[in-house]
Amino acid sequence: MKVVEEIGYTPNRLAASLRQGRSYNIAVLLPDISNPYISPIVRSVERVAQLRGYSVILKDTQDDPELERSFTAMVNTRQVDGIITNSQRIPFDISADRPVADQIPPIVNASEFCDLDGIHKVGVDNVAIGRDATEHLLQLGHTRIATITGPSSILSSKQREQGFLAALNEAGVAFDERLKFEGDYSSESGCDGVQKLMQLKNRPTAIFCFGDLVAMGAMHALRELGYRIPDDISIISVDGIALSQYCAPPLTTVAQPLTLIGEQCATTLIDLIEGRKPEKLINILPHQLLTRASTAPIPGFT
Amino acid sequence: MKVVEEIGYTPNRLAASLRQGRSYNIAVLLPDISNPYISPIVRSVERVAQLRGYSVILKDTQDDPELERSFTAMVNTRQVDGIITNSQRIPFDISADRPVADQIPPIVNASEFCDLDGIHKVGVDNVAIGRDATEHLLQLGHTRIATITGPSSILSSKQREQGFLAALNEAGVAFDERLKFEGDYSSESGCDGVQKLMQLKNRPTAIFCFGDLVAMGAMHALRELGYRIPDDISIISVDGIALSQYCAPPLTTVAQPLTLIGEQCATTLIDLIEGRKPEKLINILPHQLLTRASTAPIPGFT
DNA sequence: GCGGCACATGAAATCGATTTCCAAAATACT
DNA sequence: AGTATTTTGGAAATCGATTTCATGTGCCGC
Repeated sequence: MKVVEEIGYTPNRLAASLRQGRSYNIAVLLPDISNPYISPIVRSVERVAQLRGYSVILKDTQDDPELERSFTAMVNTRQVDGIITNSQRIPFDISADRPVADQIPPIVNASEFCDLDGIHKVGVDNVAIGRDATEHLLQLGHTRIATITGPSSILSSKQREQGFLAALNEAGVAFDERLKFEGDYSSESGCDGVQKLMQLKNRPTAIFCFGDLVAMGAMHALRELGYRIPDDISIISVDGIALSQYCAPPLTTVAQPLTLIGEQCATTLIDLIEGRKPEKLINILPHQLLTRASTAPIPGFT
Repeated sequence: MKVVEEIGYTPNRLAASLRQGRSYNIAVLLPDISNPYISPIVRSVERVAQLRGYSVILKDTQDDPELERSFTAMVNTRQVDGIITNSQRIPFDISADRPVADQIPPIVNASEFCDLDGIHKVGVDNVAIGRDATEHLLQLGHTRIATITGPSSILSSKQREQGFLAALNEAGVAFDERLKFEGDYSSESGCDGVQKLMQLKNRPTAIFCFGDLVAMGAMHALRELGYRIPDDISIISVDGIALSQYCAPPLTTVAQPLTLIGEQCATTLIDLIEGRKPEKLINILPHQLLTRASTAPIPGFT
């Protein structure tokens, strides 16, 4: 060890990786790093990975299937041992006659799910989230509830909508198709949605935004148009990003357990890599309604 | 190539890296991924790296010097070819009698600088930012301007403060020490700062927050206390994160060219790695004052 | 027709840690 | 004491692409 110190020897991890056939890297594939809801997930993935001796390679796919596919190839080239992906596409060709597990490398679907069975998934119950948010509004007396959804191609958005409709249905409230605006989870789509929705003759008394960013854009547009929140209109959303409590007014939102999702993803993936069988194939974590000031009873509601 | 297709051969990048002594990975060291101002930087680093054949390994240092040092060791172990760091600490022992460049691996200081010469740096002129923000407020007639700064140990904060004081000085305005609150760039510190500052007998008419997150916390606290922005008090800050335009009111802020910073960092680092000499040792990029609705002239100001 | 040169081909060495292998030494057991 | 088992030590093979080296082939010019 004295000599090691003297000549400043450090082991070459690449050589070790080559011999062992393991890179001790995991890739995290994200359509967009900029969405603040992803930061706590990445942060906790990083923390757990670090703890278990792995490094995290971050890949911004810009939601481009081509890029996704090229990143996935990093498993074959041995640059990474496994993948956490926040996309609903799994860029592998799966044939139905063999078990899925044999056809793919270690992979975990985070928060945003693909529709393939046999893939490990960690996330929330988006149907329940849609239902809970809607029930909160219904309890406050709202019946004209608009939605600003995510892209209709995205499962999480479809499921939240499903929960929304189920809750309306159970309450015996009919849904007006004109109160739906399809956005893309961005703040801009929140703005656009509000502009469209508030032109209606029969305006909504509440808007259910499918993401906190959307809600922030929506609230901005509402303020511009001179509406008061929550006096004139209530806003509820999903995600529970840190900044949601600093909105004006602080945002009522169904929070996802982001840190927990990250932890579970990393744990599951590394278990898979190391040949341990993860406890669950599908790991649904609890969400939580954070009731803040952006929702209120409709005027005259007892 | 037909055989390659048939047996599904993919080259093992690890083997290539071992032989070539290059991993084609670069590390990005960040004290906290969660700060939204860092996302566009990371995103563009990733994009440029991708374009030039490199992958980005993300490391959340949690501002812990110990972790930083261990991550830096990844250069020695050949896991990464170079480092972009957002910290003001450079975890290398530098002796003064040899050129710095010979003692460190390829490294680029992003946005947050260390005080060591000879390190490549990409960022903004924080003194000028402090000055510009202050002059904007002065032009609106404000003279009782409070600051909610970053940690006093952080260079960017010190420099913004320096610019602030210089601008006040040039305008012949004396600075009241009680109007300074030392925060830590977090939203919480914005809240705390406002609570403290608004207890003063002689309250400020404007607050200069040293980050957008800080401003969002500060505006939240001000609203809670019943102040109107910008009627009762003006708020200005620094960063120019995407969400700043959706604040209530939209935030006047001195925007950093975040995407550009990321691009330049990646370009400079990869040039260093590949033996090309980067154009500049210190690369200062232009900032821009975004005048929005959170600042207004003091009442009765012409 | 033959030396000289560029180019192509294939075998062998290389990167550096891990793993395997074999022989030698140390310990255990009857 | 003698065999069986474990431990130890060091040499050699291994991972797979890159690089080097040594041939062999083809083409040019004199």
